[in-house]
Amino acid sequence: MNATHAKGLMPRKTPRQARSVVTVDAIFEATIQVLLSHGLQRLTTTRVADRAGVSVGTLYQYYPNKQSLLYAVLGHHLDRVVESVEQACGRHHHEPLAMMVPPLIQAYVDAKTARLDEANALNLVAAELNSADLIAQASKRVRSAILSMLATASDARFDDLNIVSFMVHAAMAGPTRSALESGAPSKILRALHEHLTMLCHAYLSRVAIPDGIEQR
Amino acid sequence: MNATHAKGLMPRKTPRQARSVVTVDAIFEATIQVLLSHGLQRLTTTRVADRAGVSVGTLYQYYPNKQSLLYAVLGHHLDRVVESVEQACGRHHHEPLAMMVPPLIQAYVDAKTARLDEANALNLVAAELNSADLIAQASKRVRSAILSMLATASDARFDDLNIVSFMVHAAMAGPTRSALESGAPSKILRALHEHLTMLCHAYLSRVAIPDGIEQR
Amino acid sequence: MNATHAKGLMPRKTPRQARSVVTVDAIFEATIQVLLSHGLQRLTTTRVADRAGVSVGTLYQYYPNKQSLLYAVLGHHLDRVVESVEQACGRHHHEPLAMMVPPLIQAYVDAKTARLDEANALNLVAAELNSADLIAQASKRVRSAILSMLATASDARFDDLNIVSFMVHAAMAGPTRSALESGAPSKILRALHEHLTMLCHAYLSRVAIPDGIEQR
Amino acid sequence: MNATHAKGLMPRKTPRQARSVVTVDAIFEATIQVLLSHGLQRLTTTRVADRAGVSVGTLYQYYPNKQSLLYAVLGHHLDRVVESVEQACGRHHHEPLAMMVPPLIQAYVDAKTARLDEANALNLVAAELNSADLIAQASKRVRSAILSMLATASDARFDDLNIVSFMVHAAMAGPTRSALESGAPSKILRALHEHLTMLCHAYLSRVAIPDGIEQR
DNA sequence: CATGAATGAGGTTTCATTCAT
DNA sequence: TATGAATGAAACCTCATTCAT
Repeated sequence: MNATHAKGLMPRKTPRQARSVVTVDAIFEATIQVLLSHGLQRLTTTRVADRAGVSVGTLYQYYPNKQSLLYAVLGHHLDRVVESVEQACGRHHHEPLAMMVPPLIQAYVDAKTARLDEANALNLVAAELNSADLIAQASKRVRSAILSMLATASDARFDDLNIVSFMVHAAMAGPTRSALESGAPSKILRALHEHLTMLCHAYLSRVAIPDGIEQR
Repeated sequence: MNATHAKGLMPRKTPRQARSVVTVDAIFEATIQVLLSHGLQRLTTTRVADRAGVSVGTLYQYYPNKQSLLYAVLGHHLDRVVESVEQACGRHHHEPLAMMVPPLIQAYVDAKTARLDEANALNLVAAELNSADLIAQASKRVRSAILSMLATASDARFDDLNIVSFMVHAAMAGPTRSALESGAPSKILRALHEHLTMLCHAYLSRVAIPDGIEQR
Repeated sequence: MNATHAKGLMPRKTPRQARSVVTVDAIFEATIQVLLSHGLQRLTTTRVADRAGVSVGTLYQYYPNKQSLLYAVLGHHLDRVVESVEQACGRHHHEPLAMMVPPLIQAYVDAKTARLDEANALNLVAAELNSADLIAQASKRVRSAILSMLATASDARFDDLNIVSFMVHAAMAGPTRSALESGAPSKILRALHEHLTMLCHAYLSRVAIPDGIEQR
Repeated sequence: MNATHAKGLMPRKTPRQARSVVTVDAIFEATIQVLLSHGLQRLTTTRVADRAGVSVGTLYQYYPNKQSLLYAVLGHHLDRVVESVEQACGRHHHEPLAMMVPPLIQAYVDAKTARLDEANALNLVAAELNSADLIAQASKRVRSAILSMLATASDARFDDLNIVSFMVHAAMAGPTRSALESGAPSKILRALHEHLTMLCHAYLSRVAIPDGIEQR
C-alpha cells in the first residue's frame, strides 16, 4: 500500500528506462532471497546488492535506506494478499454464508502459501518496528473486504460487523501463520484449508442474528 | 523452559545468593523496560545494564551473550502463559465442551493481557531469529494441554485431536495477537473475550463427532 | 586567474559556442546557489548539475573534477575583487595619501559586499584545501596594485613597501571578513567603510617617512 | 567555550579515571596532528584514532561524532587565545593607549603564533560550517575584553566603543591570519608585531575623541 | 554532445564482548 | 565479583566519476 508519508521510506525513483526496471526487479528478488538464506538479522544492503548483481550504490539510487527497501518488498507482498482477498470477496456478494467462506479461505491461504518461503520470511520483516502501519493498512483493507461481503449475506445479518470481520480475518491469519512458522508440517497444512473453513463458518453461523420471518 | 541445545544460550549461573537474585531480577526487568522504551533494534546490552543499575560486565556474568538474555526473558514470559493454560485445562477435564472453552480462553487472554505492553514487546523478540524453538516448545505444551483436556470431554469426541488442538490454539492466538498489535482498540479488546469463546466453541461443536444417542 | 599548475584543475574547454556559454554560466550560478543552500560539505556535483538543469555528465565535460569547478568559481570571484582594486589603484597614482585610501577601501569593500552571500560562501571554499595558491595569487596582485600606488604617493615615502602593502591589504581584509562572517550586523556594516578608511589612513600616515620640509 | 547546546556536539563523558585522561589527551593531540598532516578533508575518525593509538570505538566513547571532536579541539584553541587576550587586557586598565596596545598585540600574536601550525590548521576547521557560533562566542569575548580596557583609557574616550573594539580585533586578526596562511614568510612575521602595534595605535588615536581640557 | 544509471572505495558510527584493575 | 574502558568487525550510506546509450 505504501501509504507511508514518513521521511525517507518512499522509493527514490520509479525506474522508467528498460535497464532500470531490470535492476529494480533484481534488487527486489535478491532481497527475498537474502531474507530466506540469511534471515532478517543478516540481511545487509551490501549482501542484497551482491546477490542482485549490482553495487550498493545502485541499490541506494532506488531506495534511500534499508528500511525503505524492506517496506517496498513487504508492501508488495501484502498487496498481493490483500488484492487476492478483495477479489474473492467481491465475487461473492449477496450469496449465503456457506458460499462465501470457502472462497475467502481459499484466496487467503493460497496467497499466503503461493510462495510459502517468501511469506514466511516476510513475517519476520513485518515484525520489524515501523512496519506496523503497513500491516495496519493491509489488515484494514482485508477487514473492509470481508465486512462488505458479509453485509450482503443472503442468509444472515450481524450485529457488529466490525468485530465480526476483525475476528474472521484474525481467525484465518492465526492458524495460517502458525502453520507457516512451524515449518509447515505437511499433514496439518493439508488439513488447514478444511478446518479453517469450519472454524470461520461455525463462528459466523453462531454470531449471525437469527433472521426473523424468513428464518422459519 | 530453555530447551535450547544451542551453543551458549543457557544462562551462565543460576543465582543462589540473595544478592545475585536481586541482580538477575533487575536485569530481567530492565530488559523489558528497554524493549518497551527503545525497541528491539535499539536494545543494547549496555543500555540494559545501565537501566538495571549494574555494569555490562556484571550482565555478562549471568548471560553469556545478548541472545541468551532475550531467550531467558522470552522463555519466562512464555512459561507464564503456558502454565496458566495448563492449569486452566487441568482443572476442567471430564467436563462438557461448554464448560471447557470459557476458562481456557480466559486463561490465555488474561495471561497475554496481564502485562499488555510486555507481551507486545516480546512478540517482537519472538519473531527474532532462532527463538523459533522456544515458541515451538511453548506451542507444543499448550497444544498438549488442550488436547488432554479435549480428550476427556464428556459430550464430544474428536477425529484428529492433533489438528483440533492446533486449530484451537491458533484460533486463540491469532485474534489475541492482532488485537495486541493493533494498539488494542479498547472496544474490540473488550469484545475479544466473548467472541473468542464463540469462535472456539462453535468450531469445536462443528468438528466434534456427533455422539448424541449412540454415546450412551 | 587559474594559475594552478596542478594536475587537472584547468577547465576542460573554454566554451566558444553560444549554447556552451549558457551552460557554463548556469553551472557557475548553480554552484553558488548550492553553496548557499547546502553548504560546502553537501555540495555534490550531482546537485550542482541538477540545479543547473543539466546532467552530471555535461558538467564533467566542462570541468574534469569537482575541485576544478570550485577553483573556477572561486577564481572568478577573486578576479572580480582583484580587478576592482587594481583599477581603483591605477586611477590614483601620484596623488596624496588622503586621496588614495578612500577609493581603495571603496573598491575593496564594494567588491566584497556586492554579492554578500556569494562572498560569504566562497570564504568557505577558499579555506578548503589547495586553494591556497589561488588566494595567494590574488593577494599578491592586490598587494602589487597597492604597492605601485603607494610608491607614487605625492606626500609620503615608505621604508618597506612590501610590508606596508601587506598590512594595508590585510587590514582591509580582516574587518571586512569579520563583518561578513558575523552575519553582517547592519550597524557595523554601515560604519565599516568609514572606519576602514580611518584605520588605513592612520596607519599609512604613521609609517610614512616624514618628508615634510626635507621633501622639497 | 563550548556553549553549544546543539544536539550531539557536547563530549560524551569527561574522563575521570587516569587511563581515560590519557586516552582523551591522545585523541586530542592526534586530531591536531592529522589536521596538519592530512588536512581537514582527509581527517577521518579512523585516522585520528589510529594516530592516537586507540580504536575508533574508543574515540566514539568520548565524542558522539566527528563534529563534536573538532568542536572540542577548536574550542580549546579559541579558549587559549581568548583567555590570553582577556588577561592582557585586564592587566592594563586605566593606562594610556600607548601602554595598552603593545601588550594586547603581544598577547594576541603570541597566542596565535605559539603553536603556529596548530593555529593554522584550526583556521580551516573554523571555516567548517556550524562552528560559526564558536567563533562568534570567542570573538565576542575578545571584543568585550578590548572594550572594557579601552573604556578605562586614561588619555582617550571613544564615541562608539562597540565599533572601535570590533575594528581593533579584526585589525589584529586580519594581518595575523594572512601572515599565518601565507606560509608565514619569516621576514613579515618578524615585522608583524611592530606594524600591528602601529596600525592599532594609529587607528585608536585617530578615532579617539579629543579630550576637552586635559587634552591641552 | 548529452544523458543518467552504475560503480565502489571510503567514511561514519554502533555495539557485543573482553579483560585489566 | 564488579567495573567500565577499550576493542574492532561490520553495518549503513555517500558521492565523485565513468561510460554505454
